[in-house]
Amino acid sequence: MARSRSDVLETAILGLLNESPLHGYELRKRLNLLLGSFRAFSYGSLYPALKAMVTHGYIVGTESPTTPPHALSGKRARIVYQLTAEGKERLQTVLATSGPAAWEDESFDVRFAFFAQTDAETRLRILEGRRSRLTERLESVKESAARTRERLDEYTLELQRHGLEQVEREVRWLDGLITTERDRRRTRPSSGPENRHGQDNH
Amino acid sequence: MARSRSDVLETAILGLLNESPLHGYELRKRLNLLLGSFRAFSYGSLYPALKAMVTHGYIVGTESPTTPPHALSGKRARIVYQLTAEGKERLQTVLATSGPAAWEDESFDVRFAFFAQTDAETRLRILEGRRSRLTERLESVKESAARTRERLDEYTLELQRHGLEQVEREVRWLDGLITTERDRRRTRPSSGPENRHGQDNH
DNA sequence: GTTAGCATGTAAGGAGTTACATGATTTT
DNA sequence: AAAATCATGTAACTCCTTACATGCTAAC
Repeated sequence: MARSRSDVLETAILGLLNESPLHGYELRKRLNLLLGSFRAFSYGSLYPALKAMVTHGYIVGTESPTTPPHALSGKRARIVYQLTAEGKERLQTVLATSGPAAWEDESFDVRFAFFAQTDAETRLRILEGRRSRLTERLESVKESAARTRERLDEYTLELQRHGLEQVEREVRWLDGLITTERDRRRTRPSSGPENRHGQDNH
Repeated sequence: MARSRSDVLETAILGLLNESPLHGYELRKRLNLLLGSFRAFSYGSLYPALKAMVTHGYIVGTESPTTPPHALSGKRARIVYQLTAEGKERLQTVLATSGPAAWEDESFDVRFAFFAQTDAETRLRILEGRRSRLTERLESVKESAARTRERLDEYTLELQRHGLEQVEREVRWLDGLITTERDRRRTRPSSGPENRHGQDNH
């Protein structure tokens, strides 16, 4: 029931390995592309996590004997990981959850990244949960800002204004996605998100 | 030379106490208003930090004997902290630095929040450093995106697109601030930031 | 020939949260 | 009368990074 960063890591590994088997080094690159250079994971987190997941029976590691076709060069043996049946089941369970643990700051991005593997109803619930989480935050910041506006200098105010604007923009982004998901529900039962260019840009 | 979150905490405490003496509980509220509900600090971080700063001689805590005028009610004694001469010196040193440690993700916000207490040249250097840090990140994301665009599903792409847009918007925000700072340098030698409404909104 | 990238791991340590402990006061 | 808020602290624990250890291959 924990919902910290290790869960993010586990989910990301499960999701990526479900797309294709990978070895640790490559996995880390994909991971950090997926999560953004910010909030990247180091090897010191990744390898122990893989180890733990092997113990749990979610994945198995196979020693890949060098690059197969054209090489007799002994490139260091890579350990290619892939999901077990249990791991696939686990992934389905994770992707089916839609509580606060799915839409909080730490986890929302990973969950969104695997929306293609998530069913439509869950997608919608997560997007809506995320949206109300953000508007809730907006409320509380605006409220406490109103109580302390007088004594803040202009730079602090500007920082606050900019922060609010970023969150507001995120809400509008979610609105677009929610609309798209709802539309899709009545028309095409499934496919990716419509490209929403020009809706929050410029 | 460390540049982790504890530095952020120290800087924030120094900056806030320079504005007015405060006790721990109140300090934490201001802190979390300043830094945003996200990246908030808990008491488990704050009180030990205050203790350490007392040891360093940057601050002193005075036991405030209840709310002074109208009360004989024995409200629990609050410990009001204020900067020492050493602490003020320390704050000046911190606010005068403008290396990467000032414009990385973790620290930029705190530094910006105290720009009113920072001299104009340092402000400009930090804003420019931050800007180039972000464009650098933009480059590297775009580059690796170009190398892997084919195999990403639409949701992952949308996430990436949105991430880029957020960073681009941040760069434009910095551009506005930099322009304002430069203008000010030739006209009024000092005051707060001009309000830039309408420049990145809508 | 040396730097950079590929590849896998471990150990130690830092940083911060959660939970606990305690108790008064204000609001509902 | 209960619940929330004020107020200060500590201890244990989790999580993650840094630094280390190892060695191969490709590029400059």
